[in-house]
Amino acid sequence: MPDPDAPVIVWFRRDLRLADHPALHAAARSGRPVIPLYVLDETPGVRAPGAAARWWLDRSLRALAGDLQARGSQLILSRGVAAEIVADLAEETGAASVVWSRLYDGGAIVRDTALKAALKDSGMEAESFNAALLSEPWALKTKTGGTYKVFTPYLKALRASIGDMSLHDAPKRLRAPRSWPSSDDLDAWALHPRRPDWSTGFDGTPGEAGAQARLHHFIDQDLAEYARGRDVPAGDATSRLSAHLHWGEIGPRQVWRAAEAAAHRRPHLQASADKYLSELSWREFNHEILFHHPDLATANYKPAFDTFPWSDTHTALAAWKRGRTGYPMVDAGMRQLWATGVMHNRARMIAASFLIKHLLIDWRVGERWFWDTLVDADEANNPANWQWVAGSGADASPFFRIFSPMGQGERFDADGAYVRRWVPELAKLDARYIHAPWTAPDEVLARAGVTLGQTYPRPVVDHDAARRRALDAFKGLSSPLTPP
DNA sequence: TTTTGAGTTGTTCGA
DNA sequence: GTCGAACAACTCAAA
Repeated sequence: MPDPDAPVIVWFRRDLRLADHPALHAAARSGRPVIPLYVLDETPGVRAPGAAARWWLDRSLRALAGDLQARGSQLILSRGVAAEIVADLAEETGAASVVWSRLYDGGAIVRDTALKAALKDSGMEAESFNAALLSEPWALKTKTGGTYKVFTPYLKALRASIGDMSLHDAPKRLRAPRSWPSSDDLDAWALHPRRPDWSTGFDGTPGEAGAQARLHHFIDQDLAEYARGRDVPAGDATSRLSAHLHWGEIGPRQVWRAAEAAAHRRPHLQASADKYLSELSWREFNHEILFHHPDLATANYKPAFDTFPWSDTHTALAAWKRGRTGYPMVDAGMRQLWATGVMHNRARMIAASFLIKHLLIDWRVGERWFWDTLVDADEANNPANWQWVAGSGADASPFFRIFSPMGQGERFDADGAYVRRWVPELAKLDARYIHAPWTAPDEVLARAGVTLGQTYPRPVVDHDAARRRALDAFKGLSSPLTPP
């Protein structure tokens, strides 16, 4: 007879919430004691979060621990090779089953598949659930049975697949086990930076409550202007839900439902809501791509790019990382990233395009920098978006699309507010010159207190020359149909 | 099977 | 100042 008091372990990973959490719901409904577990995983082959992401994780875990405590439960923390820790804890507590929410990066899939088999071998139940996606990455197929490689038809299929959106509420109370297993002290993990603490300018409110608040603020305040406002880095009418979604503090089904409901209540929001849901669907598309290409972060999706002659100019790379390229839009974005752990989407495209096309530096170098510095760095979105900019990705930007930092600045930061905020040494410069300070007359620069090459760098590369160089380099790529 | 139309986010040049 | 074409050629999805 199975022991009705044998607990269920809910292994939390990137699903740090209580509502719309099918695994937790199933555990609570079983009537068994529930042991919530988080493992700081050290499994080889599983990509560890970067420094900025660890800052977010620290706070999110504190929030989750508090939310669990309010339900009579306790978050158990452990560090090491996850499969060993989970299996050991299951044995120690006499658990009847282990449940979790599925992840879709290659390392996690290998780890979880092996663990599930091992648990079942030792007579336990193990079940995984979908909490992270609207649609499983294997679910949508083209009419000929293939996986989607172009976004627009993918979106069409995704929208057609969306049916019932009823979601589980957070459990009100979780049954505690007779005794709690021991837990690490979160402080001892030192996820929060010290000496120096570079996180003082970070914002965002990690945790489920913060995610809900952000969603409702976005729907109420910014959705109406989303279609236009999302492209203006200084105004920022974006949802800013990316980190919450990455850590699973909110699920895409909750977001989808809220946007649809808002458009239903106020029909004039429909166009903006559709635009937003299409952006949310890129997250789904990127996960589909990652699932079918586990090496997305290290290998060109389009192999034709394998022969691209990347440059390895360290000084230019250092200038890019530090926001000292001499191109104000690029520098503003990179400094916002460094200071806050976030970069506006428009600035990400400009900065990424600059690294790849102006400096001809391998997109993987940029991907790794973003991985370490973004609080929302995601196994699917980060490499997929870098490959999209590079032109090596799925449904990617064509190679001749080379962002002009000046043109983008004039279009999306006309008054220079974004540059003034993040590149304060240019704050007093007339808007006419703020995106190209080297074109300003000497007396204008002097009046603004700018000395090029001293207070603010001269451009690390000439835009026109870099553009021509990039077009030439891309032209040299062998066509996939050309015999070697 | 073959064909057809389409494909997130741009820039520059020349009429 | 505005506007269309060129920037290249390919792959994908569906008919």
